[in-house]
Amino acid sequence: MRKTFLFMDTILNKVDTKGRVSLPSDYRAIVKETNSEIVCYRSLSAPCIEGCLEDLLDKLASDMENSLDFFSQEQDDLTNLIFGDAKRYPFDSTGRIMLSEKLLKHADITTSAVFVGKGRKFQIWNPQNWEKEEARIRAEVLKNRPSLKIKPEGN
Amino acid sequence: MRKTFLFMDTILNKVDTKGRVSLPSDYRAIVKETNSEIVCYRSLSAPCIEGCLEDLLDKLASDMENSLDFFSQEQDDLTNLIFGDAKRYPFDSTGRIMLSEKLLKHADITTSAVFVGKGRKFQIWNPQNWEKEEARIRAEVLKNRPSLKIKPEGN
DNA sequence: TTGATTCCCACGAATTCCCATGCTATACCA
DNA sequence: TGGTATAGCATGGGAATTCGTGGGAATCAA
Repeated sequence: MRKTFLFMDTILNKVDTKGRVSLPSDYRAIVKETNSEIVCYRSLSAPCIEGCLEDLLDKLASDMENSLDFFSQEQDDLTNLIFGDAKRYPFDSTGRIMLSEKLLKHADITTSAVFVGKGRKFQIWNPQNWEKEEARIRAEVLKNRPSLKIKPEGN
Repeated sequence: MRKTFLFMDTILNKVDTKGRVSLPSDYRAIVKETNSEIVCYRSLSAPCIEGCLEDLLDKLASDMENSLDFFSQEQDDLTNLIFGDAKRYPFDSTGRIMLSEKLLKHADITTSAVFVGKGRKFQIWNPQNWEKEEARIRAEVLKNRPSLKIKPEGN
């Protein structure tokens, strides 16, 4: 059994006429092994769909009830929006999920979609939009590179 | 379980027509003993592939998750860039990983590749490019740090 | 009934698995 | 000390499996 669960990589899949998309097999493996479910919602900051394991939202909920000022009022509002929007997306025997009209519209996705890993979360983008977004991020990060810290403590 | 591990040495291996390369056996031993997985991504600063243990990225993901900047734009960008590019590269029963087209192209690798240890991380280079890079680094180090004591314990 | 969702089967391409071979380094023996 | 046996490793190629995808049938809701 694996001990770490990370959504990674960038994967382009087709969206068929019924609105079905294959969830990348790596992602499916994570869902199975954690015995959890995929939850998706409209990203608050970008024209894309965001997804994660239900476990993560559960953790977020716990954090909120355990420390009142852990999040600012603003962040508190944001989490409310997320919970109001989120929904489970189970995949069928061939590994596909069916995205809702609302999500597809928010991300402007029609015939194909890009899954972008974010560690504990992932995003689903319209391919063209992701291309632009990636270029923007690369330029941004290269500009202020010192903020990139990967802590190299093995143990 | 070993307490410490280091990716070391410089090892030249062939890349076959399917894109497969043998992961140096020392590296494999580390993966097995840490019960982790190899993760590779395009280096942000050089034309080479960079690799590390999944544990390292997992720690990064946890740090970000627990950070007060849970919703910050910068964190968001970074996770997209790092995890969107990274991918697990498990090795088969004969010890080989299969590098993606994207990685090979970024590092300009075709028929052979050099694994260069970097401690907690390692890099994979086109042999010719690594030769130049190594020369450059040596020159740089000698120029800037004349007092550097390199202990010659080859073994 | 109509429209939508879920389930199931099918196919091609890509990936992974597995076996075989040759090489190298280490151990072993004379 | 030198030469041989042995084990581990890198590599090649073919077979088997998985994956993404299309389409049809069955099920469900209104």
